[in-house]
Amino acid sequence: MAEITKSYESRDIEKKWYAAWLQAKCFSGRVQAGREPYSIVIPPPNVTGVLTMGHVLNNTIQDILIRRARLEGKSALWLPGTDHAGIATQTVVERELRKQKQTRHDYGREKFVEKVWAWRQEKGGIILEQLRRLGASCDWDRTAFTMDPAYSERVLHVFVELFNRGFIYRGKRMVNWCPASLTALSDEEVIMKPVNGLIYRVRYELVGQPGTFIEVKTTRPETIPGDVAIAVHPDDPRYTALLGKKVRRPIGPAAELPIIADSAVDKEFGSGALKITPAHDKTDYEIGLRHKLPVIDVLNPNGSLNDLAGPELAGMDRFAGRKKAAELLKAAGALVAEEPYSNSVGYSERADVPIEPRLTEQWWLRYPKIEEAKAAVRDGHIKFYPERWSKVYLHWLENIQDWCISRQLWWGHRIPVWYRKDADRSDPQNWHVSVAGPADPQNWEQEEDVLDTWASSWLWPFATLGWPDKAEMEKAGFDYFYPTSTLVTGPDIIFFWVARMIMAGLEFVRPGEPMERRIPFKNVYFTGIIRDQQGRKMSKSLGNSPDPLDLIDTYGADGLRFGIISIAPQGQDIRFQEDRIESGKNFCNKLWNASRFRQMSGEAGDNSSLAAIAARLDAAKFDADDHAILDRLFSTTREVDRCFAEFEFSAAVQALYGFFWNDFCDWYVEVSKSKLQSPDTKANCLAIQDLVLRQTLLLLHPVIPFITEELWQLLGYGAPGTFIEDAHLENASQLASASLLHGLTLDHAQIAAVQSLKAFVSQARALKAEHNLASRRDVKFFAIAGDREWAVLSANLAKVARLIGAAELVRREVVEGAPAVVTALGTLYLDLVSTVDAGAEKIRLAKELEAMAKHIAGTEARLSNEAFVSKAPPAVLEGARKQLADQKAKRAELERLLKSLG
RNA sequence: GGACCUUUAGCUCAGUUGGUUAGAGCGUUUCGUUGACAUCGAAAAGGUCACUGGUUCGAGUCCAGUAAGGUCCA
Repeated sequence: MAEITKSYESRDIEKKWYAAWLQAKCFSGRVQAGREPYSIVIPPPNVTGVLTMGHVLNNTIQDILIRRARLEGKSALWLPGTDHAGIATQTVVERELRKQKQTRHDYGREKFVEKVWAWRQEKGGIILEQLRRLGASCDWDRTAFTMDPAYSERVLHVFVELFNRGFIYRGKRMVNWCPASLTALSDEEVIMKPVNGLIYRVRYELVGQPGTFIEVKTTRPETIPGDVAIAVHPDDPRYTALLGKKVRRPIGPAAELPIIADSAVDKEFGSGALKITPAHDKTDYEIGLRHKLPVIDVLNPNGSLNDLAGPELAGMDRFAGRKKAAELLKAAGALVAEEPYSNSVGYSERADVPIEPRLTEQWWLRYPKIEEAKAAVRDGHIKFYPERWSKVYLHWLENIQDWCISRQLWWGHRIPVWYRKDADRSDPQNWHVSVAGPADPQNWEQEEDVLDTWASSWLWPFATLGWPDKAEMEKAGFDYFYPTSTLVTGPDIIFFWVARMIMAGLEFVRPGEPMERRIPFKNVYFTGIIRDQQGRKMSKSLGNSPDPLDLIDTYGADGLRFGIISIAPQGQDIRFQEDRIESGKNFCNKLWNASRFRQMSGEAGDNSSLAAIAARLDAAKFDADDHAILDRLFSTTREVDRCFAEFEFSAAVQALYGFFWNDFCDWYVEVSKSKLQSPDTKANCLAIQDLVLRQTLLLLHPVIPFITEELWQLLGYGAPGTFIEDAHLENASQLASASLLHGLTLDHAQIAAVQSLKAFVSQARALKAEHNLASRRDVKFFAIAGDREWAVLSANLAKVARLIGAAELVRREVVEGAPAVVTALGTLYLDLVSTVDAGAEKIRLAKELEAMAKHIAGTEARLSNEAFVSKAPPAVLEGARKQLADQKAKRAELERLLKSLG
C-alpha cells in the first residue's frame, strides 16, 4: 500500500481519478432492473456560457445528489447538455463579424448559420469541459444540444402538435421589441427598472378655439407625431364639454386629433387627459382598438424615428429624438413644463436597452395544461425546496399570458410553417404546417422567424430521453428514468423554464396516464444566488466574480465544493467568502492527515468490507472513548441521512465537519495515542479508526469525490479495480446493527463520562494557561474527588494525563493554598503552593462565585415558581433540580477554596 | 399596490417540534513547532438574538405590529 504523503495535493489526484472514472464508465446511466432509478437533467447552460460561481453551486449540488444516489445503490443518470441561446449566440458571432466590418446580411441566412455552427464547434460548450474539472459525474455520452438534428426535430414536432391542437396562433399584437437585437421578446425577458428621467407637460390647442388648450403629461414626447387622439375619463366633469372636439397635434405632421372618452384613463394622473399613441403603448393600443383609431408607427425597428415623425425628427435615435421633440414643443409654445420624474421602464434582459412596445406579426402560444400544472405543485406531486417558491409559481400561473414564441433571428429552430407564394399570409388557408415541409416546396416560402430558445428547452426532460421516437426512447431508458427525480435550478427561471417544463410534460408525456407519470420531475431544489461581499449579484460586467477555475487551482475541486456547500443554506442567497473555500481545502488536508495517522499507527487490518472491520472490534476492550466515538459516528450518519432526505446540504457538511474535526481528530485521535501504546487495546482502537474513516469517506464522497476516492484506495477499503461508488453506504441503523452483531452495545454511562472528561481536560488546560504553564508537559496536579469521580479519572488516567500535559495527577484528601478549578470530576489543583499569588487567585474565585450565584438565583426562581413546578414536564423539572444541586455543590466548593486562601 | 425573504458575536452564517448558562467557521489576543496535520494545536475575549406588544410556567424559536435591507410580480 502506498504511503500517504504529508499534505494533500489535489491536482494530480483529481486528474487521475476523473480519467479513471471515465475509463470505467462510472457515470453511465444504465437501466438496471431491480434497482431504483435516480435521474437528473442538467439545466442546460448557454452554449456561449463559461463556468460561474452560480454554476459551481448548482452543479455541485446535482453531483452530490447523483453520487449519493449511486452509493445508495440506485441507478443514477445525470444528463448534461447546452442550449443554443438564440440571441446570445447570434450576438457573439455577429460581434466577430463586425470586427471585419461585416454583418450577417453580408452572408445571408444559410451562410451565417453555418458560421454560427462553426463557432459552436470551435468555442461553444466550454462550460461542459469546465464542469469536468469540478468533478461533475455526468453521463457525457448523452450530452444533448437543443440544436442537434434529433432534438430539433422534436422541437418542431411539438410546434406542429400544438398548432394542430389549437394552442398556437399567429397574430398582430403589441410585443416587447428589442431595438438592439431586432427581435420580439416574451414578457419574461423584459426586466422592469426604475429610471430617473423627465416628464413633459404638453398642451394641445383646441381646433377652432385659439388660446384654449388641453394638457397632458408624457415621458415620451418623441412619439407625439404618432398621436391619434386625446382620451379622458367619461366621468371626468372637467372634460365633458370637450368630448367630440378636436385638438391640433403640436409637433410632427399636422393633424387634428379627436378628444374621446375611455374608462381606462386615470383621472388622477396629471390633468386627467391622456395622449393616445397606439403604435407605442400597450394601453393606448387597446384604447385605439376600442375607438377604431388609426395606428401611426413613428419608429424604425432599430429604435430610430422614421419619416412619419416628420422631417425634424426623422432619422434620429429615439433618445436624441426625445430631446429634439422637447425643443420643438418649446419652440411651438406647447411645452408647459419639464419636471423630474421616476418611473419603471422595461429593459431587454439580454441587450440591456429599453424595449419598445411595438405592433408586429408574431406567433403566440396559449399554454396547455395550466390547471393541471397548478395542481401538480399544489397537491404535492412535485415538491419545491424551499416550499415557499410554490407560491410564486402558482401566482404566475394564475395570471399567465400567452407566450410570444417567435423571434426575428436566424440562429434557432426555424418555425415549420410555409406560406403559399404570392398569397395572403394572414389567411391560414395559405399555410402549410409540418415538420417535413410541403411536398411542392417551389410553391411555398418558409416563415423567416425562429422559435424562442425556451420553446425548445421546455421539452428538455423528455426530449433528451428520446421522446417521441419509440426506438430512441427505448435506447435512452425513457420508461425507466422518466419522470426525473430532482431538478436543481435557480428561482430566477421559475417561469422561463420550471413552470413551462411542467406544462410540457403534462401535455405530451404518456397521455391519459396519471399525473405522477407525466410530470417531468418530482422535486425541484432552488439554489440561492451567490453574491459578493457587498451583497451584489456576481456578474461579468461588475467583474466581482472570481474565476472558479482559479479557485480549483488554488484550493482543489474538493476544497471548492466543500467550501461552497458549507456556506449555502437551503434556498438562501449567500455572500461569497474566499476564506470559506480555503477552509474547504483545510478540511481536505485534515481528512488526509487523519488517514495518514491511521496508516502510521499500525498495520492495516482486513478493511475489505464493513463486516470485516466490525469483526475486528472487540467489545471487551472498549473503553469510554470507544463507546463515545461510535455513538457520534452513528448519530452523525443519522443526521446526514436526514439532511440528504430534506435537501439540507450545508447542514450535512457542517455535521460532518464537526464530527470529524472535533470528535474524531481533536479527541479520539488524541486519546488513541495512549491506547496505541498498549498491545492490549491497540487492535481494537485501529479497528474503530478504520470503521470511522470508512464511514466518513462514504458520507463525504458525494461532496468531495476526489480525495475520498484516493483515500478509499490508499486505506484498502475496496476490492482492486473497484471504486468507492461501488460500495454500499450503510445508513445509521445498518451501521449500528453491523457492530451490534459482534456483541457490542453502546454504554450510555460511558458516553456521558467522556463528556465530563472532555470538560475536565479543557478546564485543566485553562488552569495551566492562567498560570503561564500552557506549554509545559511536566505539570503536577492534585485532585480532590469522590470515589465515583475518581473512578472515572483513574480509568482514563494515562489518556487524560497526556492530554493535559501532566507529569502526575494524584488523588489527595487535602490541598491547601494552591490554584484550583472545580470540575464535575472533582477539584483540580496545580502543585504551585509556594508561588501562587493568593490575591489574584482570590479575585478569580470571587468572580466565579458571583457568576455562580447568578445562575443559582435563576434556577431557584424557576423552581420556586408554582406554575413552573405544576406545568413543566417532569423531565424538564428534574433537569432543573439536578442543575440546582450541581450549582450549589460547585458554589460550596468555590467557597471552600476561597476560604483556604485565607 | 401585492407577495416573499432577511435582520443572532467584528465578518459570514447555524440554531429541526418552544425547555438548563444561545453555537460554528473566519477574524482578534496570548501561548505552542510535542512523530498525523502550522493547510495545525491549546486557551481567551466577544452577543440586551432589529424594535414593540402578545400567547405561555418558560420565547432567538409561536402570533400581531413597527423599522431597515433585499427579491419577485403588477
